[in-house]
Amino acid sequence: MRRKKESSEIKKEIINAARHLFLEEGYQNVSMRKIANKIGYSPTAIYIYFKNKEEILLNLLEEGYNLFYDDLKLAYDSSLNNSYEVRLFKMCEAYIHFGLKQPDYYNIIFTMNMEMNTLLITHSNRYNGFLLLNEVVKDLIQENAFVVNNYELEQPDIYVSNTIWASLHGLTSLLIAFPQFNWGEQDRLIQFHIQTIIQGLKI
Amino acid sequence: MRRKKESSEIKKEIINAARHLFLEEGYQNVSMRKIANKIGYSPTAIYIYFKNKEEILLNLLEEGYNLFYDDLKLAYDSSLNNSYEVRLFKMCEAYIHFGLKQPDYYNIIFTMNMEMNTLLITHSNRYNGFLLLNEVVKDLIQENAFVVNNYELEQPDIYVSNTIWASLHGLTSLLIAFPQFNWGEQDRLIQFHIQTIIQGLKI
DNA sequence: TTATTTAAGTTAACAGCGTTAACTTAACAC
DNA sequence: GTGTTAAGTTAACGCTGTTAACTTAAATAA
Repeated sequence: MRRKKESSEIKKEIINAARHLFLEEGYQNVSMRKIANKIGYSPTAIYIYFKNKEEILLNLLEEGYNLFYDDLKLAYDSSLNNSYEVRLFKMCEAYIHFGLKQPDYYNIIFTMNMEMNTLLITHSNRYNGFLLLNEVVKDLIQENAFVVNNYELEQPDIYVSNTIWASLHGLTSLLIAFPQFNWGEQDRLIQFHIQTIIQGLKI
Repeated sequence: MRRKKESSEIKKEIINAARHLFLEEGYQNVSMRKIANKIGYSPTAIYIYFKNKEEILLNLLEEGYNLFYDDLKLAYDSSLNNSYEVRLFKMCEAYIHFGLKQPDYYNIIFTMNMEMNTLLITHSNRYNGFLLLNEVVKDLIQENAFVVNNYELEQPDIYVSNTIWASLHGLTSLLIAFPQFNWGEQDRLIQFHIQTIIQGLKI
């Protein structure tokens, strides 16, 4: 029995159902049958619209990228009147808070390692939160706020933004994975952490 | 047909087979049937020695902890004649290198989040690499190398060691998960990263 | 209008999974 | 020799992702 809905509409239905289930129960614990049941189709119908289960996840991955970008862009825009350093600080805060607010999206993007993910991070140049971070880093290097010359690096901005990214990812992923751990006061730790990185780059 | 082997010996056989398979193909891609096949038993025989698949992983988790501790202890001991700061640097290096040398063990410990894992990290006080890192941090705070007083924190050592751990974990896990990414020159990045954190804590 | 093609969705099935229950068999104690 | 216990087996349950074969309804062509 063919439905009257458009193909793209059903695709959306599938993604919506999958998002709810994935974010609620985790990717591994959601079966195609569960998704199909939620939208009132047979399990195999999904394969008309998606190659396999991972391709559904890939759509959510892109969604996650956009949400991530939105949060970083907001921090970027709302600090147009501030110094580059304050802007960087606010973007770092936005990064960590995104992870804490959307832990499942965060895990999809940064801790579930799929083959295509690297490509997306590296090459997708629209709506890329990384490039936004990178811009601020370049600004800071250009005005000599970060003294990276001592290291005689060929592309210092790469090392700076990678070290920032790594530090942010470290704290974010650990706060998500081990919430029970003795982190001290979480907000203070986040402030301390970001302050430490930026200070370390300044000298 | 009962075997003449001791119960503990078969347990070891299972763990050995599981380790090889897990580290080669990843936990999710190894089935009980594969493990059983490798040691020449029926799949259900494993359940005599282990409650379930996760309990086998838990044994490897402990193995991983010990290997991790060994590497950090070695860095600690081999820097007895150096300053605390150099010691911290070498231990940070040892941390990251452990992750790169044993990515699967590293993932079992720090990125596969199991419920029991947090408990292990926090409470097991023997052979705990964290406590070793924490000691050096305390030494550095005590000799005022780290100026943490500005922050008016109740337990500054917790914030310092957590920020160090988070930064190290961030770089390590990202290098493992996205080897294709444009990291620059990996060894230089590692040096730069550690230097940045330590410098950031000093001021 | 009728016939044919095409797309959408179904059912049945495959091969695999972790795990349990029921059964067999070998080793040991009395 | 008998009874007991532990070690290991086979069969099976209820899942999983995915494929192949089939149905059915809509769109198109004659």
